[in-house]
Amino acid sequence: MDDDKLLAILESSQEGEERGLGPEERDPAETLGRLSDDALIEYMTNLSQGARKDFTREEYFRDKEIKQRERDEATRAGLGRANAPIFAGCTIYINGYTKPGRLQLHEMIVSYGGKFQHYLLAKKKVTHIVATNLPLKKRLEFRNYRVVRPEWITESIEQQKLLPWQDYALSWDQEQRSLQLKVASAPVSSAVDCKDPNFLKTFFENSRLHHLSNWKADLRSRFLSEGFNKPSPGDALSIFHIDFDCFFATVAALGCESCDINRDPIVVCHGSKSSDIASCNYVARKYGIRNGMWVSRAKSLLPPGVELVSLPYNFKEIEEKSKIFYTVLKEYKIKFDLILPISIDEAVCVVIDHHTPHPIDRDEICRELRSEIWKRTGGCTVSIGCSNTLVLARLNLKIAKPNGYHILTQQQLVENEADWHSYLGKFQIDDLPGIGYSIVSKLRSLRQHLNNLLQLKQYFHNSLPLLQKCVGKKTGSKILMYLHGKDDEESSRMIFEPESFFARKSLSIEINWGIRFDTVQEIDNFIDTCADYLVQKLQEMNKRTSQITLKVLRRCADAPIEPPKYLGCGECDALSHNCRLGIPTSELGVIATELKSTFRLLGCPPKDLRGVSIQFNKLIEVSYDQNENQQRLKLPFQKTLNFDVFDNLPSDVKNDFSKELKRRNIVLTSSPRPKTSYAATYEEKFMEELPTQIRNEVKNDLRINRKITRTKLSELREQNRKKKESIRNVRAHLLGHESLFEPIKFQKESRFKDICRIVMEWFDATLIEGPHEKDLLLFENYLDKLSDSNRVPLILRFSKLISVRLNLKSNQYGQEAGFQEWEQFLLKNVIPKLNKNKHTFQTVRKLDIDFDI
DNA sequence: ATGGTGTGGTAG
DNA sequence: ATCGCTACCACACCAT
Repeated sequence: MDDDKLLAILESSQEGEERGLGPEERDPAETLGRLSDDALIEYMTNLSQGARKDFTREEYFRDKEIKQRERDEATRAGLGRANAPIFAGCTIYINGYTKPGRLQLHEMIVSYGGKFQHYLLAKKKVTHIVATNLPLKKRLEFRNYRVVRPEWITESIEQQKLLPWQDYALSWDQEQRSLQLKVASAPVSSAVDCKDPNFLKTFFENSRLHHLSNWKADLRSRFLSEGFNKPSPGDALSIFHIDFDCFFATVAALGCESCDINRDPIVVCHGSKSSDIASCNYVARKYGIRNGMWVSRAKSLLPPGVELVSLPYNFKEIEEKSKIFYTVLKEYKIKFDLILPISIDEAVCVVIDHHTPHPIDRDEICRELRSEIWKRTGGCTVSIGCSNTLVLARLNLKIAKPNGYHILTQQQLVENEADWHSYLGKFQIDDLPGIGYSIVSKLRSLRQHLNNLLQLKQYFHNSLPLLQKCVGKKTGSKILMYLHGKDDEESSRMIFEPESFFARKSLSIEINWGIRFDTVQEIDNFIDTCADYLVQKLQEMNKRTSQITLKVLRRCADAPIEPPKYLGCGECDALSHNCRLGIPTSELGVIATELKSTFRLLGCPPKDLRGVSIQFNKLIEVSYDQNENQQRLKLPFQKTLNFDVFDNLPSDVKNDFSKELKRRNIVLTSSPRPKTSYAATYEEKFMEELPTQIRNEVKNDLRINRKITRTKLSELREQNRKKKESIRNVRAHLLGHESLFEPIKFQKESRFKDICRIVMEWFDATLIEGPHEKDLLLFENYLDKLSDSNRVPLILRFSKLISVRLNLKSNQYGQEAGFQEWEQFLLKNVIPKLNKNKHTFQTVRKLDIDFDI
């Protein structure tokens, strides 16, 4: 079949289906009305140009696909955040006649967060195919896909969650069906493939550590939203540290009729070999099994004849039990002044002693709480450590475990030195909160046989400096405080300043399992997914971030490609890089773009990537005021506008803007500007034209350069040149001949670095006379090629190079015709190209009307 | 001194 | 098979 025929068939089949739909779906005005401004303009441009004959079939479809995606984005944006992203991560193709029809399904998919594929061009991307019946040929063609009935879409929406597609698998005769299931299950079972769009979701659903962190964050934010009595330093306190005994294991055992938690060694884990043990009961601990140990190791510790009982996680039930736990604490007859959430299964409750005639009975509290929780949770035991300081409550908890309680106050212990010593003798050094293997090994390096707290105390006597030299300033003084049963400043904060202690200061995710990529593009996709996840959370919290960090784990040079742990990260180097955004944002486009370019900066070969972590560091609350401010650029000189900017507007919109300026009382400054204020005005004008996310980078460059012009010019300029040279070398490495892109040439050069050099030389040579028109055309042509092949970041590099260069020369050449020509070229010809690709630079749209400086 | 960056440690 | 997260602090080092 030739291309034209195929086209004709596809077009007519689509029309045929549209004809079957309600009249409102066919109304062209209706369609136009739903478009964003940009989509509309593109649409019209398309119309006026007509179908270009020289397009290949692929280009034609890809073009259509991209335009449709834009419209989908616009549709979704128009809906606001009303719908749950049920189909997030799904790319869905609809085959043939369906009911409801293609357009309705399309809208459903898009408005509930899915992607819609119009043509089966990029087959790999499609996650599901919707169809009601398939001809034999198609069945064969789709046999490796998840083919579902349209009800999968409609019923998923009804129930507001993604239903398992298997329940809606398109059934044909039994034989075919079993074949289909067999083959189709292959790509599906590989949900544990980081290239699968659902990888993140599946991973998180099954990750105990993810749940632990998430639960903790939820509990903390709930704590802050509820009331509490804050004690003052000096108040007499009763602190109860309450903790479930091997929580996961207990919950799992309760759901397993055939096993006995007091008889069998029970562990909770996923697998049978290199799987981590999340929790083990006390029978298992008797054999030396510990939390975090691998199952294979645990098995090897058991004597012959004793079988390890591996139980699966039951996250749902764990949440339920925890809910009961916190409810019991909240409803207890003696109202706690503070119920501080430590984790899903652990809380610190505080009673402020008000010297009332009836002092509280700590024993009674412990007994009652333990029995109440045991009853209400259907058989979970908690242990309680009680004291008047946090550290002693924790140490007492350690004594109390399992299934008991222990009460002992600092006063009781300090009175008798011998008691205190025997108490300390019970504990290992890492029983102290905040002391782990690393600090223990530091302490050991000073004295080989340092085992328990008593030895620790005796070894260091009162020698704070020695301790501090060994483990650090703060840690040293902390340990010494603990050895006297006192809390250090940091842990006290939890009690005395709970609102700041529990407030969230950052937001992050990290995935260090299952990461195996081949290409940067795959990693880009993954970063997009991660960024999307984080941004969603950020927006739910009504916050913005102004600083983000990307951390990657990279396989150590000598580490094996596949580590002992299945899909584990193995031995890795951690690399991290943070970048400031200048303006706090919660926009996915800005953040994802920044992250992707940061990844390139870290220079990790795609195949060696073993872990990804993204952090939002500086969080600010979105208030109404800030909301207003974010739309504008905060500059000291407001309310004036350079005449040239206005003058360069298309004539037909000048009138509208003129009215708007008058209404807003913005004055046009005369042109040309006085030389002294030139640089500042130039910056202002330039900044105003930039996409939000690169403003700050440029601002930074400008700041650096302003400093240069102020101080010893030649010397610093030389330094700057060297710095830039090295940066350019890095970029050449990333973007040059080793680039994953096909080379695009300019002046016979394809290495980005070389092209930059040529452009810079050309720039310098034409600052006075101005560049030749033909040269500019050639250069623009090159930029267009970059733009067409989705290499917008390279254009960004050029804009920055030119803008930095312009600013550097502004004092000396600011009034020259060449300088001004370059300036115009940058503003009118280069920067607009940055705006062309709306997928990478989603924020640009706003800027087009961001006139209110 | 102060402040920022990248790295490392700890907990649950 | 297997689901090695994530918030936060402390520190070393650097520039200013």
